[in-house]
Amino acid sequence: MLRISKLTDYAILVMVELNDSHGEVISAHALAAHTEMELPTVSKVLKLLAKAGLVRSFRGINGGYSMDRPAGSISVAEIIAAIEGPIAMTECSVEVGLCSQEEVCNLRSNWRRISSAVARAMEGVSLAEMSRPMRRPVRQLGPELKIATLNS
Amino acid sequence: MLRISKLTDYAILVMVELNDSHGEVISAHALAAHTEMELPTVSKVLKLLAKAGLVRSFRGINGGYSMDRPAGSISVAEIIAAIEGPIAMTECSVEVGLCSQEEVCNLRSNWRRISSAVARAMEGVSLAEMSRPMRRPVRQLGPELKIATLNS
DNA sequence: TAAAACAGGACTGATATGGTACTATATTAG
DNA sequence: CTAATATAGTACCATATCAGTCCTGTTTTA
Repeated sequence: MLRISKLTDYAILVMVELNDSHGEVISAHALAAHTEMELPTVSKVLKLLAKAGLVRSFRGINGGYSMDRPAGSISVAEIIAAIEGPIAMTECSVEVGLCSQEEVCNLRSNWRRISSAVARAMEGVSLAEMSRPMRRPVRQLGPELKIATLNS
Repeated sequence: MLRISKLTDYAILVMVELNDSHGEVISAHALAAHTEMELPTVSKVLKLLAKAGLVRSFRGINGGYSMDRPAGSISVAEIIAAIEGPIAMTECSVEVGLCSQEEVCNLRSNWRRISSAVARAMEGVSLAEMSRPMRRPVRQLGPELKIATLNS
């Protein structure tokens, strides 16, 4: 199904929630309550997000997390990458030497292209856009989406 | 990492191999030999591809598989879908009622959009393009790739 | 100094995946 | 007509990955 992991899904939820209170510091505890998820799970996600620099963490009493970048400048791709690592469809798209078939298989460059096309698709959607529900009926993606032809 | 499954990767390899002998019927055994993969694995993949209508199967002595559509008309997206099912990033992108958080979460429509953008990215690459190695150095995907803005 | 909150890592159970095997059915050569 | 060959369908198991939890240590402040 080519899906993101649940943890990544949670991460988006948490970021959306965090974004609702602009710049405020919120504890993992409070975030867990708001999102109706378990504290340990929320904590795990927040640690990963903090490590990736998507949220700022504050220790001690009254500590917690806050966003220090505007939601419009954070893409869905970044959040996914923070939790799952680089967006790549195959091992060989990440770096050379990971796949044993590399000598025989000449698909590597093609996969890299597809991966980066997919990454681009998700870089085009910001957290700000995820934050508000879509009010109007979904309009089909139009011909704006094109992929450069391979081998060109 | 947002990756496709190994089985899907195999499927592409097998399709590329099958495409090399235009229209000829090749047994799973022969395909396994050419791709240096195990017969049971190749068989499994071929069965899925046959069920999806991407290859034609022939039983009995001299049986095997053949492509009956030109490689240019088969997209990577189709092959992925044949093995993994619909291309969707989250449960809720597939259909209503799969996710317990559906009432609380208003991300569904956004996820559907992202999923279809990703799908489109892969629909744009044909098996024919995957079949030949890229000879010239990879040119970066240019600004041809755009995504319609959400909420628009 | 004690309480609150994050950091980091380890551990476990569940789930999904990859890979294999077995039985049934179809086809055709002889 | 029969035997050989090849796919169809299904079931199975081992393993890897993931989700979720917990524990210990560190930082901060009331």
